[in-house]
Amino acid sequence: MAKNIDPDKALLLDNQLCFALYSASLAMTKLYKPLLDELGLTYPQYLVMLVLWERDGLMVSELGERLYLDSGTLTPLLKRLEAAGLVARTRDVQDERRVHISLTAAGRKLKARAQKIPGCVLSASQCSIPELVQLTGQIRALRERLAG
Amino acid sequence: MAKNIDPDKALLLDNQLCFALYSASLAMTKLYKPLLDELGLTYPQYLVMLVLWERDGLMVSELGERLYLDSGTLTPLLKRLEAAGLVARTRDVQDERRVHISLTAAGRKLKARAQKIPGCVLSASQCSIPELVQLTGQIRALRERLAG
DNA sequence: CCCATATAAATTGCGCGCAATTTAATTTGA
DNA sequence: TCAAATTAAATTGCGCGCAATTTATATGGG
Repeated sequence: MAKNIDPDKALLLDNQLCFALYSASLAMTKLYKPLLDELGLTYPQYLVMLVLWERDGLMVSELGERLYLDSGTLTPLLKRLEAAGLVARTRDVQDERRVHISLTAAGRKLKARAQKIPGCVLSASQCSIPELVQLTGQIRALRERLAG
Repeated sequence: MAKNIDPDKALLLDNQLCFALYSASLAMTKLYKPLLDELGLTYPQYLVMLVLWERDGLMVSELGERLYLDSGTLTPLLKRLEAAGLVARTRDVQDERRVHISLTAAGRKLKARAQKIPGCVLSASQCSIPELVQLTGQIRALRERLAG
């Protein structure tokens, strides 16, 4: 049946996928806030740490590809992580344009304290794990279609 | 079976619902950018206009409840919309603390040019309408659980 | 009536996101 | 060989989000 968009409903706020994503993402950030305050991290800084805990020593551009962020966002953020003693920024010897981001001992150690976060978020989301996995996959697939 | 979180996988970036939401929301904003540039709106300004096109004359605090934003975000944004000639900000006569936001003629007129946006976004998302409606509902439900 | 309390919006300050530009290093090719 | 093109990161400028505070107005109890 309704293959086309009903113009009366097309601009209703609550029908917008974009607003659902936007407001859910902001709500998620607020949920993480008190948990991340304990670690001294902002939410985007936490995402950078997640990447580095998986694979250390990435270049700024590789971090950017992973997180869909550019150097304009990452450079100052990484300087703050460096100032906090969690990462080191070192120029590549072969190619001086490149900057490698590596975890300090304190940065590696922080991972242990972050382990409890997923459980807190899971319980706040009031989802079962399968629901959550399914929804995460759907949203990730949407992102790929939007970005591509 | 697996009722608990696997600690090895719990902190993997691609398993995070929060990152799926975050990156999909940013991708969505980038998708809207060229469409909104034509209207001279930023993405949050567009959300405010969506609310006002549904119901005009809301107070700043009512806009905030609808969009999950506070006066710290809305006040400067609304001043920019006022400077652009799209809304008027008028103090309530009964209660001078309150500020009502009402559309100007130009603000109302802009809605016609916004009508084509949902179709553009739909085609970029490569989703069927039922899929999109279903996903929007799921994410909205998640937001309510996270916010509550 | 007055003062304490509450409420609405505005302000301040900081950290993103991102477009656009700049700086610096490397690669390419005539 | 060396100037042009390319690449990586940094810089600049602006608009959010939001916590914390301030300003202005309204309300309620004694």
